[in-house]
Amino acid sequence: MAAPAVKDVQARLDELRAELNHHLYRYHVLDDPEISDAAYDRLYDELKALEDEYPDLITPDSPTQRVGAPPSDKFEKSRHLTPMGSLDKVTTDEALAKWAEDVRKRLDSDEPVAYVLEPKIDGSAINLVYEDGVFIRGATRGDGYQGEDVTPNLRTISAIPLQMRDLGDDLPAVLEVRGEVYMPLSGFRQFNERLTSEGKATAPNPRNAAAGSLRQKDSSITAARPLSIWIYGLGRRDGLGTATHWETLEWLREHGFRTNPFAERVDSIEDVMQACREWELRRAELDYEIDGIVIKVDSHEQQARLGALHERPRWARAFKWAPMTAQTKLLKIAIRVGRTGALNPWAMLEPVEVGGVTVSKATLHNEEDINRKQIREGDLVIVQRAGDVIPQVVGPAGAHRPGTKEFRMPKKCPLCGANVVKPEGEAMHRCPNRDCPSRGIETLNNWVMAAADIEGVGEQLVRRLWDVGLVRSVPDLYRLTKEQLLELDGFQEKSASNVIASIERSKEIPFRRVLYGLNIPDVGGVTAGVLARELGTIDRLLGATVEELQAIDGIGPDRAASIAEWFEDKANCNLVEELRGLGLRMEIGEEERPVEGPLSGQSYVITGTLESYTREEAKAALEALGAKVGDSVSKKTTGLVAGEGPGSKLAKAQKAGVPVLDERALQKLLGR
DNA sequence: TAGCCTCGAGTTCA
DNA sequence: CTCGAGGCTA
Repeated sequence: MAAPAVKDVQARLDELRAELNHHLYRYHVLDDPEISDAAYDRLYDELKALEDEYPDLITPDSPTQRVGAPPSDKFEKSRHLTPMGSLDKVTTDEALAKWAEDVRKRLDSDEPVAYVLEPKIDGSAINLVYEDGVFIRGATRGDGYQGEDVTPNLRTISAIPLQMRDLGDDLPAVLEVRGEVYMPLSGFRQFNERLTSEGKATAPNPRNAAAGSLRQKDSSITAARPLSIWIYGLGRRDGLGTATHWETLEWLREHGFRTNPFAERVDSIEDVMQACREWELRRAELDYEIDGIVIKVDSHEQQARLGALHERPRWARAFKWAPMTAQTKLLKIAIRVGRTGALNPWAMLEPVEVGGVTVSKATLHNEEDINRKQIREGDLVIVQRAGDVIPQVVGPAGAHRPGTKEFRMPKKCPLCGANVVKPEGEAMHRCPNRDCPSRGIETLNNWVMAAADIEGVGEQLVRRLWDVGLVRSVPDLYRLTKEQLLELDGFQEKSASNVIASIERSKEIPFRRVLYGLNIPDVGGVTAGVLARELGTIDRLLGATVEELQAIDGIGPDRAASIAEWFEDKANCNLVEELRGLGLRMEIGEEERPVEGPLSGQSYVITGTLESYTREEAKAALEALGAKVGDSVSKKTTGLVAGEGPGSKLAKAQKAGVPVLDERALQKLLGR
């Protein structure tokens, strides 16, 4: 068989390249692929095979030429053709209004002003240079005037076109295209899982992961990272005649660039504010992190009249939310011993603003977790408050400070000096001493804060009463007198009476609360409720065998053994008798029996803030109709009641296909 | 035995 | 809220 004419080969190569570029465009830019990944791969493989056979016909903008540049020792500096300015930021509606006012004054007329809003991607800003439609080089933002030339790495990102789409119009001879390279959250999680399984330190956040990936010396490493890009504008634009930013975005999209689909154009600053509020909600659902919204005056002509101040355009602003991550110094890792004897390490931090609140401490879970995250005393660390409220220490911000060393749990309990144990296969270290003061104090804390929920008595007072020796157990609390309180600093007649009265009132708490407050290992609020319902009285519990206990729904061998063992202990039985003598309830009351109602067998979860109920009221109302109200969403959940500012549960419910009820639907459900 | 689901435990700030 | 682990079920 005769070899095909070179002319035919060239034609097929052109065809394949055009087709592959078309499919990349459908996939990345339009988010609407026409063919399967496998079909794409077949085309790609054909092109690769043909190019292998005719290496002379390989062009640098061929889809196969994304990886292959030899690793380089260092990055060359690359000067941007036009500077990459930075944006002034605003954080409030008032500041937005002030800016709009300034824009209006400078334009010196009543002409309408339109704004374009785009998400501000938290990634790595880059500048791409195209000559006659071909990608020539790309660089990081650097100082705004020159950055590092990372062209080989950028070429590996398939969302960056090596060749602009040719629509038959005249492409500018030189074009600077600007965008933000980022790592999608899904890819970031996988990336970190891989690092963890390889025993390497994880990346603290997607932005660092993206920036680090771009600065790899070996572009084949970058190629393996899940990077993408959103394009948001132009630098040098040689005669490109779009009149507005909005048109420019459209032009970019048509010519093969991935512009963000959520960009929007509005006609007033009030609409801008409204959109910013909406974005705050949408933000959580995106597969990439954004740290704000970029707002630009749409008209190029108006932009030109407004000009810039110190490379910062007067026609654009970055609306930023309070940052959800911050860096601060980890002063010390302190240990707190819990009511079960578990040693809990927590971080004492130099106070820092995160997400609008000042954070000074954060839990660190356990020794293994601390060292896996490479967290060390004395280091600068990254603190985050992501979707949730509770701050976490994510990891070190850069390299360790000299002199820092790996964290080791103390060998002895910091409170009682007993030797600390760590059972095989368990994550937590424990103080085995049952008489360790930590257990007493924390049991009391749990009683006043959770089990009995005594108003006016908190951790501080418990600590004081413990320290002066007045209260060393729950029964002691009920023997406390007003006279004793009055002897303490800061207690007046009135406050002392209030405290005593509310302690007295707490004797009325239901049986299951008493059970919960006894601090039986593996028995929390729910299991205590189950025990109360199934057995009814403390005496039946005292006499129950492991077999009887295990027969109860929700109680398996571990919990049954734990309960039986607890009631075998003489000291525990004495505690029960003492409490009984003091008048606490030792049997189930009428109100604790399960309710039968129209919602029996259904389960609901509540998230966010409701307008006409507190969470507690909504819970009580649902339970009064026989429904169960839990706090985690699963496939079995009947419905999620979502108020304002829903948390991560909303996403989970949507993923699990659980119906979401708004407040109106809840009202209807409750028949109100 | 795996894979859900649910529970327990410890947790932050204003 | 999140993690880890106990309990239940397919």
